[in-house]
Amino acid sequence: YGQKDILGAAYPRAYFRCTHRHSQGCQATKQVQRAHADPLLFDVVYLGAHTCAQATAILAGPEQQPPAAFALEHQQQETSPEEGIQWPVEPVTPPPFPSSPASCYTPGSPWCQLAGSYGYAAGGDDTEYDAEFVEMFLNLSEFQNICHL
DNA sequence: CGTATTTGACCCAG
DNA sequence: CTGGGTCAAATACG
Repeated sequence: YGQKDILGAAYPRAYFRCTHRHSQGCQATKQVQRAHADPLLFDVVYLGAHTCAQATAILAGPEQQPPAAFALEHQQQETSPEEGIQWPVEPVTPPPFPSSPASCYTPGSPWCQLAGSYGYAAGGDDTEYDAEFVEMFLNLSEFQNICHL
């Protein structure tokens, strides 16, 4: 739903929110930011837990397996889960992956942004296709585990 | 015309 | 006072 340039980081950070934050008060949020060392890697940080039926459903769902890839991903992660924060064991992306929502909440869509908020993140050795694989990366990593490296 | 995407501003917390 | 995070508005593309 947004993006912010972070001091100390060579790249901006993208913010994701559960679709049901307004609908069901799901406070789960996700931050994605690329590692300055490896722009091709993304540190995805999950804040809070899901409360919405959809996410909870797939969490307790049949083929939801522990994203082992995330372990690799968060090898460099240093944000210690202490206050009751849950780790990337639960995806915030409900079942489907709509690219053309009817209008998720009003003007602007959480999902839409999820698929395209890193537009200006590229601009060096990166290119626009980068953003493409990002959404794919997020999409895949949230559903299954991928071994990117 | 409608929808999606991107940028900017405002607010809150540290 | 600075930084981070979120929401809203505007612009562009389909």
